[in-house]
Amino acid sequence: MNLDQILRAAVKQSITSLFGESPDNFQVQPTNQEFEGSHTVVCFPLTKLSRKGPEETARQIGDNLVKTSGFVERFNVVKGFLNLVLTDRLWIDAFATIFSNPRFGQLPSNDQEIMVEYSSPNTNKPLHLGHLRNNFLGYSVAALFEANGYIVHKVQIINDRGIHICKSMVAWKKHGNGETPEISGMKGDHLVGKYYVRFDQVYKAEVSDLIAKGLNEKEAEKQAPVMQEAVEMLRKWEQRDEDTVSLWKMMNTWVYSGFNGTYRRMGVDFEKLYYESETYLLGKDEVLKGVEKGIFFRKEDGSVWVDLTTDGLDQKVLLRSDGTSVYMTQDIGTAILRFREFPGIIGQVYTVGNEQEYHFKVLFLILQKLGFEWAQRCFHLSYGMVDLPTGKMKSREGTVVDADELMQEMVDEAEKQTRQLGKIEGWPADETGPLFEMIGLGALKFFLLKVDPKKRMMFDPNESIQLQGFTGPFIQYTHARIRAIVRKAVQLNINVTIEDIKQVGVLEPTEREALQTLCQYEVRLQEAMREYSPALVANFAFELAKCYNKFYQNIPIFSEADPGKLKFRIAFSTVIADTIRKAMRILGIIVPDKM
RNA sequence: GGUCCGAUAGCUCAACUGGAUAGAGCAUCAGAUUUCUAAUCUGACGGUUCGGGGUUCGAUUCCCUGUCGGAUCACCA
Repeated sequence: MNLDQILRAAVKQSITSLFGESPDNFQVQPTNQEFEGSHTVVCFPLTKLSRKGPEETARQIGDNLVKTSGFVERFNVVKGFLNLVLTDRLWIDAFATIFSNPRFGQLPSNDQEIMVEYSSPNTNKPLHLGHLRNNFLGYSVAALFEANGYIVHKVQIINDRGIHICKSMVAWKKHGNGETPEISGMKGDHLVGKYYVRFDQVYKAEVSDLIAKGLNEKEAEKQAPVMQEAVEMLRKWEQRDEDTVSLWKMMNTWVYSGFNGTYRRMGVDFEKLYYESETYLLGKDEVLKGVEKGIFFRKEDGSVWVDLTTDGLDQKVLLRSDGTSVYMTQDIGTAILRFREFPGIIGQVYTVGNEQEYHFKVLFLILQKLGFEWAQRCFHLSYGMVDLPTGKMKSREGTVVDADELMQEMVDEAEKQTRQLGKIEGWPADETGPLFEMIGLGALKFFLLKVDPKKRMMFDPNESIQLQGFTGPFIQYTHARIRAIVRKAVQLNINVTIEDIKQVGVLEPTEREALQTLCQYEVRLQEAMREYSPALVANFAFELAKCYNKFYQNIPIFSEADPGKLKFRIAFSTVIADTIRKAMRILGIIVPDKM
């Protein structure tokens, strides 16, 4: 039992013995800074049980806790809020428990499996800022599930077919002159992206040409020769035309090697990759079965629809009148396929932008109608767009922020600032590179993860690069300083046992404060998981670092006379550094020992 | 037009799902400390929580309504 559970049990017992009835739910929350105490019981809802005023109710519970619990030292009542001051003994014991548990912050396995999908890019251009938010989120949520005892399967579906890649193929064929990543020295995904942009330029020129010749915009867009070539290319691909398929394979191979480089630097990985080219025909059978069962219906022209009007949504097409699949059909098929391939999973998390909320609402509803019980544990981890101070990102206008470039800029800036501070003088060259990488990417990840996923956010490159305040590097730096203390302790040959900790009698206020935060770790983790919110973990890590800084500022550890207290503080520092490391690990951020 | 999301300090974001005088960081100003790593710490300043109603002991949170911003409603993916 952790401290929160112990306390709740005691409060519940007090209420029951005082008022003869056990409360169905009551709130225990952290006490506000301005009042004395660490935990606050909100007593307003309990007045129904006690049949007394809130203050009197609070006083009675407080009295009872002091008498019976053995660890409530004193209390104060403000309005209906019962603020509890716990004994140092309890804090120290709680800390001893954490200290002796190397797996603190990692819940035991619950034998459940879950699938997390993220990234899922198109193969016609390199990854951009939006993908960074997606990847960091997905990766982090997966880590969150792992910390909570799940076995996680990380996957993505690569949208490797369709008109978008055909556009790049057409442009390359016409204007590429056989350019390859090897010849140009460009990363494969950037090279393919270059031809996607080229296509768009040619296309636009052709369209305005046609408009000048008197066509209206829609017709011009349809009749533009390059567009027709792209459509033709797609048709050939679907017919498995040999030349087209081999061109498609070659260019996709370039893209994949580019993506792999980007993923490696981002620090994300996948257990299994799905390819749309292999799954885009799936789902048709399931839809036809649904027609037989009367779940879907067929219109006169032969197209198949689902009617969701009773669920407050519209009608949605599932098979075209020519019998071919649409996006929804594929997703139905892919979802079912995944549950077949991973029979152990209880559900799926889809990390996809919020512009597809409607799509997933419909998808999950259809799966439910088809009778798949797991559909209610499919979750769309929806996230908002990333804006720039300059405005909306638009790929056609070239205002996208490229993922590779951005990562490099962050690392460069980390190097610049670190050198300016002169902290790495005398460091061997093979250690500085990885350090800049850790700091630059840590800053980027933290910035993108600290905001509530569902909210649209502003990414300010200038601000994100700041290494002060609510940022990754601030936490990394705090960690590095704590590790310096631990190193010194090792040098001095100070060993700490659990007995040493238990012998400590009194805590400094800053110690108690940091301990209080530390004890909340598991609670916060579970809450973060329920909310699919790395932001809560980021907040926790920041809070813990701030508490420690305060403690560190006020208390010189090694000048402490009492050797018992010295040992306690070293253990305390070790555990806090460890917990910071674990929290940051969930965000995919590495914390250095030195910086 | 229908549906869904958002609006909180000058800026970027919180607020544990209805709790106390709405909190952090940045920016601004004032101070401490020159260490166990100063990428630190302490203060001050800063708010009609978009407007208007309602629900109750109590509302940033729930309901209604209006304004603004965004997304979505394809035989596209």
